[in-house]
Amino acid sequence: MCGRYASTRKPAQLAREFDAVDVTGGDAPGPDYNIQPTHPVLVITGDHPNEWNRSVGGHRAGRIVRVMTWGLVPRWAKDPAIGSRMFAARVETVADKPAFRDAAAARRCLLPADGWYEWVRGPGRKYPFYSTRYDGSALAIAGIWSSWSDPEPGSTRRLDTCAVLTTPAVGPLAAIGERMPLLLPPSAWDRWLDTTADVDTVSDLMVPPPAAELTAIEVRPVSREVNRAQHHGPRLTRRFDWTSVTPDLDTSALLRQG
DNA sequence: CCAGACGTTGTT
DNA sequence: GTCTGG
DNA sequence: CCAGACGTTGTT
DNA sequence: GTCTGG
Repeated sequence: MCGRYASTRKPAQLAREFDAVDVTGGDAPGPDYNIQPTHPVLVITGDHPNEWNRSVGGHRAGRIVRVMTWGLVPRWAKDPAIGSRMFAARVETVADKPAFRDAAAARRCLLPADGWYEWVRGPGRKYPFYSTRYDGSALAIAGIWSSWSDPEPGSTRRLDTCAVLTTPAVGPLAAIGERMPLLLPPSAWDRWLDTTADVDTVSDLMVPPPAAELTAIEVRPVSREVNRAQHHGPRLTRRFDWTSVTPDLDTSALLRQG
């Protein structure tokens, strides 16, 4: 599904592309071609009234660029470590799951991405693919978020966390797996981020997109270098010929029948 | 009632 | 906090 | 998502 | 095999 992705745009650039106000205050993660759960990520949210004061000095901001930790920690969690396995939520169930329900109803967001990785099980090992737009423009992955406060007496620790949404794979993504991240076109962003409205108002967005929307996406094999968390460079996204290191691998056999 | 989980993917 | 399982 | 650990007592 | 850490 979507447990690793690339996001290389700086907050100022995201502010332009997403028509948002940057409130990261120099505290943003840098470009990263290998973002993993539990790491800081740049996120776009709407400007829910309850957030005005904290975000932008009491003024309405439209959309906001902010930093969160990937891996949703529900408000009620005693230990934020639970977030490490709450990094993805299914569109089919997100509105009902105790861990995600509140966030789906009231705190939706977008995770800007250059592309994302999927692994396909091959003979003996798994092989990664990278999916990105041919034209290089940013993807917007639908997400949900939570604001956690440490319940320990005396603690003032706060943590903003998020999770991506997944949907059944469509188009070229169906060739490499069952799931893919829920990608939203710019025309859907306002409605998705308007969390003054009920989750029912976006149920039409929480479905597999028309395959026609996926024609802009290229899916390409990449090196297994991405497996290692400490690798972060642009070469991770470069097309890679596995037969150069695994001569007997039948690449086409990894892919499903259309 | 209390205790314990709260999630996904993919594989068997 | 809320649901599920025992 | 993958990689890497997977344990305790007791001493510094 | 399964959990934790990144």
